[in-house]
Amino acid sequence: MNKPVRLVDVAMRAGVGVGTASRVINHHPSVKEDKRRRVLEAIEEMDYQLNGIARSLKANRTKTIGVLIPDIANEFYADVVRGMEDLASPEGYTYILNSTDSDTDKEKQSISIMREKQVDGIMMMSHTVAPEMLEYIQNNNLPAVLVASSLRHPTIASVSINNRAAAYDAVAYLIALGHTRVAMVSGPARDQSGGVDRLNGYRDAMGEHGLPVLENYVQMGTDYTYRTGYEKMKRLLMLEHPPTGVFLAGDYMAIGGLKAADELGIRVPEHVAVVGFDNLAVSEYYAPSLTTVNQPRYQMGQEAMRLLFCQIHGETPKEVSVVLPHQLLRRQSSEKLK
Amino acid sequence: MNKPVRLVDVAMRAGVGVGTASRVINHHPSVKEDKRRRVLEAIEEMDYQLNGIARSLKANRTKTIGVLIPDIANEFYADVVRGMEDLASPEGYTYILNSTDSDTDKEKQSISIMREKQVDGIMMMSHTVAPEMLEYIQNNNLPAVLVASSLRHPTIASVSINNRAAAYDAVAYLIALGHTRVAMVSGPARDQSGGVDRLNGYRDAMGEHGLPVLENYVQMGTDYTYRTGYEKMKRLLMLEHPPTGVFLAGDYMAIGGLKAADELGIRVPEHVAVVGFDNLAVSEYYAPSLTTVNQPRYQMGQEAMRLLFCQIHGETPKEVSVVLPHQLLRRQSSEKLK
DNA sequence: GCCGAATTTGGAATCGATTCCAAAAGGATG
DNA sequence: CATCCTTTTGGAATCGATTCCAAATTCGGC
Repeated sequence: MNKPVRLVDVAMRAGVGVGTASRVINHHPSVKEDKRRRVLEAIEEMDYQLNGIARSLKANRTKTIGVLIPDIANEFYADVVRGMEDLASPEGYTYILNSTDSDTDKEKQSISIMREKQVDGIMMMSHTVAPEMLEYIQNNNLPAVLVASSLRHPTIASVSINNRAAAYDAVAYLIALGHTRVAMVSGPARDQSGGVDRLNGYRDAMGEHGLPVLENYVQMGTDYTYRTGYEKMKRLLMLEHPPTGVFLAGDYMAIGGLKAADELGIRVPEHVAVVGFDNLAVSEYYAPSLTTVNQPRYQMGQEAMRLLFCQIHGETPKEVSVVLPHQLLRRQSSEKLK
Repeated sequence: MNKPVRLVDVAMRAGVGVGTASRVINHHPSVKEDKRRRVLEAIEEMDYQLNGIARSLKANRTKTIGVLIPDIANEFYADVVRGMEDLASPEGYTYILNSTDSDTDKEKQSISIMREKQVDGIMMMSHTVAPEMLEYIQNNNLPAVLVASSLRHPTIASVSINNRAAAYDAVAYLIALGHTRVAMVSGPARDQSGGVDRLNGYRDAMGEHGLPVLENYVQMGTDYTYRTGYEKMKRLLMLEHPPTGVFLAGDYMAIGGLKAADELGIRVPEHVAVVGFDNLAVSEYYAPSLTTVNQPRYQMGQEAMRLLFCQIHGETPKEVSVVLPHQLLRRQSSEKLK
């Protein structure tokens, strides 16, 4: 195991001072051409690899972003992260990822570790952002962005869609198709990642069209999984007076719902129309394809990174909260009633 | 913007030397109880946050793993990463992730950045691992593990399943169901993540059962996406003599295939039986549910991390290559022929 | 060829935690 | 209470790149 080559070693070999060698690798203009070449040659010959840790210590920045995420194995969040990455990589930034399962304790621990590793900024995604987290971010003056959260904070930046309006659109569409018995499978009761807003959007649409929101037509899930959608949908379809249209607050749930209908021999969209939320890739390929609300998650990631960069570079961004447009995608699972 | 609290500041406040303060936070036994308490109090009072960068510089380790991955938005890889993370986090390790799209240039760049950031080890996932990468890893004596790769290297560790045997099982199963016209949609021609092995497994099974491998019954995809599966499946089903059983080398493709059959009005499994590979979560919830080969990807991630830790700690692992068991899951898409 | 200004250069000090070494304190023993 | 041994402690040196300062060099103009 041979000692790693340091910049002093390079400088010595090139016959210059460390300062000069440092200036060369940092593209500082005031280095004469011949010395520059000698240093670059030495770097080549010695296979020098800069030590980013030492650089970070002196520069007091790491070019690393900390990303808190409920679960990396969830397509929604993974796409957001990919959007962040594709913007951050060209700038030389990397990121540390942590799956927190939206658990506040894990989130606190993650943030603590990220601070210890001196990340330059933090991306927060969570179903429930604890107030202490926001306080912590504010107190420590940490560059941070809340992503896909419906939380609004006077100073902490956030990126999301208008979940309430999006849900409204989905339900209004079902109503426009002629459905009056419209049910909903929602996410957890106090979900801050848009779940509550979606439920309100459903209520808005029903109310505005003079339709009653029946007690047992609102099924609250404990999460957004296939299984939950499957179970809640079965419950709805086995009611004495089942709904003819169902809005599920997430595509994983909606697909679980389609599966449930299939098992019960209930045809979609002939017997029941189904609308999801998120527009996951599989939704287009399910049979029947799933009508759903698109969340531009890749762009959400990019927009969030843009906001974070603004904070890191000390610029004031144009706005604190960015709301991106959603889009209702009409597919087979909700075709017009005859 | 107030100056961050340093360990010297804490030591001064506690009325001890830096050495002692350092020993306290590192749980070194030889510190008298009263001084320890004074230091801990000072830490509390001053809200001291250790600077991990400085520690890493001195200790020459960062407790950070570099993870190269084709695409984080792919459920397969995301699950592997989750397995890694769940093992690494409790040990205080974090990871830097990089989506490379299996592009050798991006991979080289990523590894270079990761080295600069002084990662303690590298996880490599890629459809095509360039020989230079392996050389680089070997030359620099980098702790590294190849994950979900069929490459075998005398010294570089790897974790995977036996793709050839797994594909054999899938195809042999179709044959046992009575199918003789069995086609395959494979991955890219020189895929090293198991794709070639799966094609060979198909050939093995056909050959061993005396069945011919027809030219146009082997469709090579350029990737493993829904779209590719959809297109290749359509091509197969529109042949003059279409197959009655199709094995697709990935679940994304298989679901695209199911969609294609649905659009053509061809019923699964009545008219054509379909078997996939990977066992993605959606496969169970598709209608019909997809028969597939399970790859224990979460465990693959954990096993890989175990191997990497061995290298990092300088222990010699029991074996260089770990092959985990696969499992054929029989579901609706391949029910028995009447 | 000389002067002052502008450009280049070398090297010491710095970032913050760790660790080694020597010194100080504590404890046991006769 | 002197001696020796162990435990505890403070502080200087270290990790490797950057940056600031002062010294050295270059250059233009006359």
